[in-house]
Amino acid sequence: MNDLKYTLAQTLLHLLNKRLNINIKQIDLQPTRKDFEGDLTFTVFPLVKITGKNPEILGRELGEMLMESAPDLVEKFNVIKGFLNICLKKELYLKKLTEHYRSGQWITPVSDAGAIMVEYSSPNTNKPLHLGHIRNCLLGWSVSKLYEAIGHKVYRVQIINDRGIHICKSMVAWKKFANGATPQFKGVKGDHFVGDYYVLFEKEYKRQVQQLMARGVKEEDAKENAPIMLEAREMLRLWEQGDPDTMALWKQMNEWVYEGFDQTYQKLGVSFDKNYYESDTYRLGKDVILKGLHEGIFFQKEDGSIWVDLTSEGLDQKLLLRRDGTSVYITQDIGTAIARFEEFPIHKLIYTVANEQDYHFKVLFLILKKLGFPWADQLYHLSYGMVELPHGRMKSREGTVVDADDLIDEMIKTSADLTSSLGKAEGLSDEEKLELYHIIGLGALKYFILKVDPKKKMIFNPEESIDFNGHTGPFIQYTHARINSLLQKASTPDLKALPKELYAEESQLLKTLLDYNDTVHRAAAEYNPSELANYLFELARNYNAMYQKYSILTAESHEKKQLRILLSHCTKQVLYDGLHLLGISAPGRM
RNA sequence: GGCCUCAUAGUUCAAUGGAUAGAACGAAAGUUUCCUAAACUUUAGAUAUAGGUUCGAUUCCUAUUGAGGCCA
Repeated sequence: MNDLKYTLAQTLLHLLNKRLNINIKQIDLQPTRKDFEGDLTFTVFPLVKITGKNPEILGRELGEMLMESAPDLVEKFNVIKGFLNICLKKELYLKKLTEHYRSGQWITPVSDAGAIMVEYSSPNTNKPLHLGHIRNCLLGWSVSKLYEAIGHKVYRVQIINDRGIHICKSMVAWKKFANGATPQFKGVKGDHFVGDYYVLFEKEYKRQVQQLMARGVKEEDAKENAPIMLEAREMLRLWEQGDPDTMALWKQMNEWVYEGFDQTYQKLGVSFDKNYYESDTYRLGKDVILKGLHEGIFFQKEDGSIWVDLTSEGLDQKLLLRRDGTSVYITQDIGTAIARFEEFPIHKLIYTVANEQDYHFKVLFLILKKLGFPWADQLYHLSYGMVELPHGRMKSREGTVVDADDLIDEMIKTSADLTSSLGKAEGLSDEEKLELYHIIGLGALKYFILKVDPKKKMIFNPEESIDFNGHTGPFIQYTHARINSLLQKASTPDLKALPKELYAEESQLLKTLLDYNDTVHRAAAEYNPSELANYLFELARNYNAMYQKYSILTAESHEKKQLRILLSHCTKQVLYDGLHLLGISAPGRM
């Protein structure tokens, strides 16, 4: 559609310019609504004011002019109210489609494709991953794939928050309560193992606080001085001093966590080119702040703390270095960003982080811009809405956090039950069965998450299982699988024997296929995989409509058969390719 | 308190300022001697409220109500 639409827009612009003396820069062409005849629609209302002409008459004039000056492109037209509906020559569509089919190339790469870094996941090491991380990972992964698809080199990274009071809490609890237990010994996944001690810490902490309060200590003081909290603080102090025993324990616990994370990432099908660790990066940024202070970009308060003033940008003043010279969060983020651009040949950096940090990234980007880094305009916060439960946010204190591993396992189990009860796995080896269940279960989960606009919050109801019918991943996977098995019974299409006339369902499918390139580019440009997800559903539906209504292998004519086989091949290619850009596999049968 | 999001069928999601607001699930009814029924076809059902801008508003602006978030 891309090229044809562009050509038509150019022709129309030229006509308006030369024949009607109207100078506008952009032509607004939209796909014609299904209820009307046509492929593309030009809305003439905006021109009515300029020309003073009746919209219907103007539309007809333009239509006539198009027919006259671009007879190879335009088949016919009609005007309804102020809408000029244009039918393009079907041969052109078919020609485009055959080109794609022959080359297997569906996406035109961008000409100025530089390298990009995408950061996603970025967990803390005191707890296992949850549903929020799943959304984060799937978005980061899919956006990475989208950029690769249009020709960019992409570096995938995560920054792991492996230091601080939270991990010290797990360490203290392990020391006190574990008796030297290990994940292997207990048969628990490493990240869950460490997470369990974090929960134990919180439980004991709460108990101690209540005990103190019962003895008449004020709540504030009790929280401050509960013995186990003091131990955690002491642990953090020892860590910062590099105490050998503390470091050893810290390393050991993080190792356990990473083993667990790796398993989850693998099940989810995401990976990273590089891991950053806050224990390495938390000192970064200080020197840049001091340099900025020197250059008058920042200012120092009387107590010695360093700040940036963003009030002229409509934001606040923001602390950068405390008076004792220690960093705050944003300091290390500044340093890390600089380090990344030095280390990698990237021209763009995308942070996949939930929208609760919108303000943080606004400030971060502004500061880097003030510091004069030329790439500061190429920083993007892929801000996504949080996953909520029907009654609100997931809360660890209330135990409502949806665990990533549990959810994945549940999806696979549901997939297995459903697949075997439908008899779809008959004749497969046990290994093949497991793989198929995994692909379908994760297809359902991933599509469920990616079909939603990232900017919007989404609701997940643990009481209702994620669907496998309707607007779902398995629906698209199924359409692909069915085409695959059909094509095994078909010969390669004879591209010289395509029909001149298309039925509505064939034509609709054809047009949708030609929208693939645009869709992928738009999804990448807008950092929005849901554009692609919804497109693929539409494509699968269009295919099923044709499949249902017309026979393919026993079509009414040789020409129709070739056309439908060609359409089937193309649909299969696009579904397979598009699903992979969402991180979803497409099985050959199901 | 200051700032930032969001509000669409019973539910979960769509709709570059354009035509009669699309889907899916759920509900009701149908399609199998025929390429995989995880499919297809019908029916019922929605733009929070009040203004404004516009030839035209779910979309832009203002206020109200409600939900969420961030900053102390």
